Amino acid sequence: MNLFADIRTLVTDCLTAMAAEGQLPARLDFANVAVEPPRDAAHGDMATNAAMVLAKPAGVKPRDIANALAPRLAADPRVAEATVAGPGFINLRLAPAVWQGVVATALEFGTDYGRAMAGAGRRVNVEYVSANPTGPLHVGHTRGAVFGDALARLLAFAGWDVTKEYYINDGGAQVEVLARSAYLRYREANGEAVEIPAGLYPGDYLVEVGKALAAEFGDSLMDQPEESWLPDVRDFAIERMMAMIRDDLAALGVTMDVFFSERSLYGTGQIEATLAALEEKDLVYVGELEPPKGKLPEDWEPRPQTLFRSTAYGDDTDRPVRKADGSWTYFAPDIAYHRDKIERGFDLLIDVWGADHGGYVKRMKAAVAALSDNRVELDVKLCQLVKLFKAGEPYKMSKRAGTFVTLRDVVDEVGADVTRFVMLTRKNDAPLDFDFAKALEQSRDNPVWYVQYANARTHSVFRAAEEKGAGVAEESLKGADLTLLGHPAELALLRKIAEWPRLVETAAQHHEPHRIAFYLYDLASEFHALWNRGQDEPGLRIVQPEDPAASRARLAMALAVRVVISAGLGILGVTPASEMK
RNA sequence: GACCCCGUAGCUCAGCAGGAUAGAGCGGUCGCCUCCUAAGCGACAGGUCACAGGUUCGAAUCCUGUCGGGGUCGCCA
Repeated sequence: MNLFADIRTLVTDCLTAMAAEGQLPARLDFANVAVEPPRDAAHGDMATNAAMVLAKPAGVKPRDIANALAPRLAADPRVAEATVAGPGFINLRLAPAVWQGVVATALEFGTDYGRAMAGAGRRVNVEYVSANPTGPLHVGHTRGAVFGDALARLLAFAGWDVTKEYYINDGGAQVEVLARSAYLRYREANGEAVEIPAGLYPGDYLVEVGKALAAEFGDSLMDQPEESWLPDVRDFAIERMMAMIRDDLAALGVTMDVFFSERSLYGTGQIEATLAALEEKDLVYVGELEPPKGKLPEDWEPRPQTLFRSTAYGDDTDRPVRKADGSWTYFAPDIAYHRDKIERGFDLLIDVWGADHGGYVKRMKAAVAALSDNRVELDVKLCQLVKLFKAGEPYKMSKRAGTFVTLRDVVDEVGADVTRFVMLTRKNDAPLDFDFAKALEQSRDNPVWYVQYANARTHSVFRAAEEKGAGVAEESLKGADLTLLGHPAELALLRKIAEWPRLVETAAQHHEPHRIAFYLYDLASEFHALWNRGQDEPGLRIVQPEDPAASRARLAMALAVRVVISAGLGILGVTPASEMK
């Protein structure tokens, strides 16, 4: 399905034949042989570096290899022309039939066109969002949610068996703060005037939790000591918060396969067992840390503590797993959690975190490497900050939380589809400016709109054909005579469509869903460009009432565009539009 | 002080596994928009890829160092 892979196979087959005939040494390693689109389209459709990368190991001049290889490539019916250029590139021009065949492939496979097997059914766990259950998700979480979800969908499309997972940080001190905050709202619901002191969560979202507590417990918790009500209130509030978070995620189109509670690790011995396993490898010990150089924390005093020897796996310093009071640090249960993931048999772990957790990456990787004996890879994707704007002005409104803009605020303002697409118009590790006004703008510089518009046109063109008496059933287009797609502008579009399978593979390999968004914009541009040319050159229009065969071929092409845009938007989790409103 | 991310056109950013003359949108300049397929179209200009070394046939891309911006740095999660 991936034309570039097909042609690369042709290249290596020819090289193998050359070796068999003594033109090249046997046993050459072809790993570095690449077949790629040339940077400059004028050079041809594809280029291979084979002659240059093999020159040294073969002990043959690059041009000599190229001159021998090129005619062999040209002998293949798919190759129209193979020329040697520059230091030893071989530029290939493919027969139009190859590009035309891409349309047939796209129609045959539908939105499965481009689906890859690179994952080969291996199991990957993508952990994302994982916000504390202490309040509504904010904009930063939104980016992580969209990124993680799109990455999960991308990997699934690329042949991985994906589990989407949320780690609930319900084991630390924050959920006790949550409990105290909710308890105050409970007292409020029971008619008491309360003031939320600094250090507790002031957001209005807890008011309804307080009322719910009052409905559940009546006044039985009033004037009781904290020990007696805290566990119940805490559990109640966490459940409420998680229900809210699930709703918020659902509004964004994000659903998880697994919610994993940190608290569920406590009291089961799993944390202890994990540390014991590490201790057996001499990776846990009691020692004293050097104070950090430069800025010395004011209250620093040296003391012995239980440490994980993460330096054995590339970290800068060993990391504590117990606090001064003997309780676990955040790290300890998190190690146990990752061990659980390893034991569930995943081949690859991906964590999506905010950039402010960057300092945590090395120790977690060290832990996963140690626990899996380097068998399981952990890739941590950091998402940078989102800055909000409205028509260029900084935007800090919050309807619900009082102090920060929530996920729900964003989705209410522009919708889930727009939110998702815009969040993916930047690489995850680049800061993102999100402008509410621009996101809804109907113009070329709004990629969401531009891509949706292209997709809408692939629908409207069928309606237009109908009106002109040139209507066809979409299903019948598989029989269209695609050799009629020969105009350079059409071939340019077909080449773009042909890139799709390759793009899916590289985006999945790099764990970078934003590449899908950029590709879709490019594809849309190519389609719009062809469409616009039809304004001036009626002969290029898709619907040709006087020429049913040409109409059919071009409608098939439009359908192929739709197939790819739909598949791409599907990976991003965006609903394709069939018309613009 | 250390570690991580970033530094590409006036602005916002892409750049695929190291490939040939580094791309897009905006902004700028110039044209078109009586025909037609929905909210415009097209062309041009604009770059020491932060800087200096190194590896390589070849570096924006890999390595080292410097500078600049951001993030983080035991008992927060």
